[in-house]
Amino acid sequence: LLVHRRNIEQARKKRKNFDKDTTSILQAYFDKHLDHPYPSEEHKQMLAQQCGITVQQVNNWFGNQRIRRRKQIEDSRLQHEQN
Amino acid sequence: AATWNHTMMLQQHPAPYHLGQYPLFVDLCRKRGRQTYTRQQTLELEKEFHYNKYLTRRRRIELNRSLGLSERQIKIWFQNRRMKQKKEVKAQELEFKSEEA
DNA sequence: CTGTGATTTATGGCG
DNA sequence: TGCGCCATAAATCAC
Repeated sequence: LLVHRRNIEQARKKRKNFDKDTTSILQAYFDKHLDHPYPSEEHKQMLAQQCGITVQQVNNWFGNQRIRRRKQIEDSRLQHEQN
Repeated sequence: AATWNHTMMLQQHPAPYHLGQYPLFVDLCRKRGRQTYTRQQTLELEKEFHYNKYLTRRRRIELNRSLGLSERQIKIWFQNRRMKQKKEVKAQELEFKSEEA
């Protein structure tokens, strides 16, 4: 797509997964706040600094994580379903 | 205490709604799908955005007729596009900061 | 292929 | 009274 061309031409960076430490920090925060995994702006900045990533990347990670965990729970629930 | 996932399962509502409590069962419609726009549609919208970042009602109607998108979709596209531009600017600023090293 | 970080459509609240 | 901003959802992209 167009987006791709743009990325290749402008950024030239491959998409990389976060390292283990970064993921650990983010997951620890997420699990600690399972009741409400929506970090405040201050906490987002703190996490970004700790992880060595941008605030936008923190946003992406939490957004993906919320949806994907939710799906995980739904799926495991559907598997358990018997009528 | 209801966990986030319990809340999700029971109320279908994870609630980004800052400011306290969210009503039950509000978010059921958030199961919506998402249309992916064609290359041509995106191209035209992008072209129009380059011309001006904000739409007049007249322009919106014209785009509505030329692309097969509703006025609402076009309005939302421009809102999202402005947000995207804002993010890009922010990212550029961060790059300048890291150049000081 | 799957997994995962990023991007694209779409909502609702609030100013 | 509607419009834009904003955070976010959910789907989709792309490596």
